[in-house]
Amino acid sequence: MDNEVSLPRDFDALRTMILDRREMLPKRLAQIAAYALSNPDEIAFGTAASIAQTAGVQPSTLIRFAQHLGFDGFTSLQSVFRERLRERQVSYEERLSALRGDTHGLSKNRVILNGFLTAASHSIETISHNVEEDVLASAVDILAGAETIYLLARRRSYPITAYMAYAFGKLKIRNQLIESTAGIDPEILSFAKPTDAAIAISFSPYASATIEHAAALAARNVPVVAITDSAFSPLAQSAKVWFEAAEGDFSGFRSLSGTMALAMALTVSVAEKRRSF
Amino acid sequence: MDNEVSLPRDFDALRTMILDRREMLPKRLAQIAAYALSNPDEIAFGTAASIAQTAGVQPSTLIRFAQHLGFDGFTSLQSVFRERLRERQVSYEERLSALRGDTHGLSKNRVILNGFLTAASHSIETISHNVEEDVLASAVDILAGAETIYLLARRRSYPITAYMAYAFGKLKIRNQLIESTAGIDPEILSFAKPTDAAIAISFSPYASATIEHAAALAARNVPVVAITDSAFSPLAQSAKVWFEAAEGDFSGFRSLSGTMALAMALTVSVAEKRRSF
DNA sequence: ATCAAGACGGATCAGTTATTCCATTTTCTC
DNA sequence: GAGAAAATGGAATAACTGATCCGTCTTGAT
Repeated sequence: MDNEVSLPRDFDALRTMILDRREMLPKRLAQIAAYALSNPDEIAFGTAASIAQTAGVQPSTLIRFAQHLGFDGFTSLQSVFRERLRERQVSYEERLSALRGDTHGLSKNRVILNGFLTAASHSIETISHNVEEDVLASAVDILAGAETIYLLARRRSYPITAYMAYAFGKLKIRNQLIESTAGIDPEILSFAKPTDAAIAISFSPYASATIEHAAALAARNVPVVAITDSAFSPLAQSAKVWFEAAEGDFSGFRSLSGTMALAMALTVSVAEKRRSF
Repeated sequence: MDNEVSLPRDFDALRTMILDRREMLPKRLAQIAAYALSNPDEIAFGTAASIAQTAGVQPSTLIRFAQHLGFDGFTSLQSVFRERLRERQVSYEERLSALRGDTHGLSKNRVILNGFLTAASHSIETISHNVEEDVLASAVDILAGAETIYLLARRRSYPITAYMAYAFGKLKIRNQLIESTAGIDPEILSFAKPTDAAIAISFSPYASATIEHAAALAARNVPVVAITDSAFSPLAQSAKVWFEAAEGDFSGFRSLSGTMALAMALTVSVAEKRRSF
């Protein structure tokens, strides 16, 4: 409406323009602006309705956004996003070399990043193939029936349970993260009853605390769901149900991607199951 | 009509298929085939009517062409041309299960797991394309030169910094995880000097503590490296260098896979860089 | 030359599209 | 805190979308 003088014809100009006006934009329009800049492909290919839905706004707002920037409608705005894809047809080679271990002309930093990305990708693939239907089902059963879910993990596995604790909290599912900040883990765990349940996560070299806690709970008939790396894991023995998650690693640090996805799937599945009670 | 067994999902396969059948195609269909291979962008973005006009055929012929190749309509054919231009090229297996809502014979649990795995996969793809060489390099520079690295994140981003703290510890790099268990975060952060550095991670809706801490550090000339979701993030303003990590999400919970891989890459890269001092 | 089988063109249709409009809510100003 | 202005949500709409259908035409075997 105001800026008829210079309406951006290419994506970079549009991007700059949006970033300039960032502060002056109304809430919903800013929401779209953010979405558009982080999901340009969606804008290019989607319809106004589909984009609006995934961005969490009304279709009419999308059009208002386009008009606010000086375009005469969503279609004109969209054409800028499409133009961008037509021209940016160069990075195809980079893509291939990036995915393969092709380290020609790549910086050391980039090689490291690619290493972690590849490890993550593998770990997701592996989980996808290794998780069995009935194991998943019985794990969800156990956890959905539990009064309190105890979360056991240390060191490299701790981030997983930390995220689970967050998600369980959001989903209003009672849980107890064993963190040992005050050194009273055994006392907290002594409250666990057979009507509760625990999730234990540990990979070789296994954290002794996790192993011991899981064993102690199992001895008192508290059902344990474990995520570990092999059938020989001491965790597998304490567990009523266990998942094999052989994570890829890079330079000594495991990717957590597959385990994380599995853990979150368990979390949400438990919530879904409880909702159906 | 004939080839139901293997209809091409990616552009290269389609191209090969068309070239194979070149001779056997009726006149108008061959005309479209030639046009499609030399103007793939037009097919990707145009409508059946507009393409038909520029290719000099009837719209119905276009649809017949698609069906002749085994697609069930022009739209399915077009999606192959669009996929070709997409930035994040996901394997078509995932597309099927994720976008189609292909829940045939899959249990609810499995659908949820697939959802998280797909989100993780997307997030890795996205990171892989979005991280720029020079941004990565200067982030590593900043962090490698720091005396102490402060780690700022809350809620869903906290698992990332938890893992970084673990990894930095193993690599003997001095770091301070801001956890607020004792509520003395401001005091701890007040120790930070311009010769230190911080990593701040937050996604919309941003955790206010992270935003404030990052801003406070920036105001005192402590360099901040941020990982966030868009240029609109308040974190981006406090940061000297920032990465865009638009994580996919499933049922309200973000995948952390891409961010995790980036975080670990930063961690290891910093260690590598220090070793060369 | 005949005639069937396939290819083609164009009218038609149901579904979807981008857009407009207006009542309601939110935000800003005094 | 009252009033004005801007922003927003949501229903309504007209245009257009991909797809279907069927009569006409082309092709090639006999």
